[in-house]
Amino acid sequence: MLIKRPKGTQDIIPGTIEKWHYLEEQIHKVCREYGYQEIRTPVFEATELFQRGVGETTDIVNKEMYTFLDKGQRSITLRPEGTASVCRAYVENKLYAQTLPAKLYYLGPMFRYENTQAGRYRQFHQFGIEVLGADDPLVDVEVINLLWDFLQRLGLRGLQVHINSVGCPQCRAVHGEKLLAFLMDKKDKLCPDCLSRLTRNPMRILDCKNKDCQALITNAPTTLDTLCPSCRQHWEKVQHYLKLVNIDFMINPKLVRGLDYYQKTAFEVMAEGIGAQSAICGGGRYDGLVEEIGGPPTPGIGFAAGLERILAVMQNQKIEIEDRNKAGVMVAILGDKARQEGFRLAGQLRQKGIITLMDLMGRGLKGQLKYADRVGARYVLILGEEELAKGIIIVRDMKIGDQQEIALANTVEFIEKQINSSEFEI
RNA sequence: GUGGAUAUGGUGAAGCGGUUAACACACCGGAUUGUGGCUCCGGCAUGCGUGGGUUCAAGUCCCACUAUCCACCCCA
Repeated sequence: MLIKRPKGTQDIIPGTIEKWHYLEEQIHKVCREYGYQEIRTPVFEATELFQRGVGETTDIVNKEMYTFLDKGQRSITLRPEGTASVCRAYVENKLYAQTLPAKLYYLGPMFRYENTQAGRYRQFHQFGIEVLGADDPLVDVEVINLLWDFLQRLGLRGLQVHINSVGCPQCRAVHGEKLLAFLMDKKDKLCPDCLSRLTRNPMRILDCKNKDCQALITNAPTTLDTLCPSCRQHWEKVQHYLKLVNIDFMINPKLVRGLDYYQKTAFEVMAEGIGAQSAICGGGRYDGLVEEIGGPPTPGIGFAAGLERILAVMQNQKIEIEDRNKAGVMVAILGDKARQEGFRLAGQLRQKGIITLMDLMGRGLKGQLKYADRVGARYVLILGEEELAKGIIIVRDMKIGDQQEIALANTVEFIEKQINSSEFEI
């Protein structure tokens, strides 16, 4: 094989695509029920959008973006996440002038230039929702509730919701100072990454995975310790509402998400058994983002869920989905006249919404039956010169292994009745 | 960017220096002429990721490269 797909990309082929279709259906369904509307934005944007929207200090912007110059020398970036684009579209289309809040969801591929591993790809898919224009803690919980509901409907078990509040810029500044003071005499023991975080984004030292740093910060002040009265009240209410809707959550003061735009509520959903990358969804509140990219001051909150990771959990937990693509009917034909009549018949059956296949390989009857068996067709209609001459057709039930002759003219009606009868099971 | 493991047909894999590269599954064909799933029979890699090297002899040893998988950082 000469040409292979680029590193970190995936071909989704028959056998797997059914799972994607199923996931996508569930997404559309749950979003509709919660009153969210789909938004589709370009898969590439001006690089500046992500630099400003995601944040210059983030790994995404620093090392993971697929950026290139187009023929007009514009710097273009394949979107690494969805929130910045949705906010841009919200501003550009003046959705703030319509009924608020804007409750939006999206679904599609994202791109990050990273080394691959289990659950990490260069092109991956996210489903996400965003609520723009509402700052009530109830909104935070509606968002988490939708997410949780969705995951429960899929039948996923053993998931954990981690939640934290990182405060607003004001209380975060206070936290930064306290953290700095706390680390004053420990500076030289921090890892190089954390040393640079110290000045750029000290909060992120809290979730450094380096063991030495972990030890240093065990008793460090967390953002929860320094919440201002307003943020504290918001945080208390979020917890209250979460309990109200019976969502078990775990407060994780070290949960400090990588994207610069998060404020107040931050959360993640973790799963086991899918490798080191165990976060299947992440989200939070980003009240300053819309303003940052040139819109009116607008509170916002949302999450993004990784579809590959959710599928990995489903596979790990052996959650099967029904295959609805099995053929109902396979038309087996012998001879050219039968071929023509069978082709016509297949067309009629398809018009009735019955999945109908027919031989396209010039196989003999035996081969056609074998094919019907392979593709899981329930009925085979056998039509040859003899049947044609008598004006009949043989209906073979592949599951029972039985067959009968019926009048050719009644075929569609007969099959329709069979398939709609309560006994019919693929 | 860094580290580890692995690279043999459509798939899973044996082979670990010496004649024709096991085996299983899948696939294709056949077992009386128009009937599937079971069974039986037959077919299916001049080739062992790529390029060098060592050797009388290499899938088998050495080197480089590439790819894949996993892991670190971080995240979906």
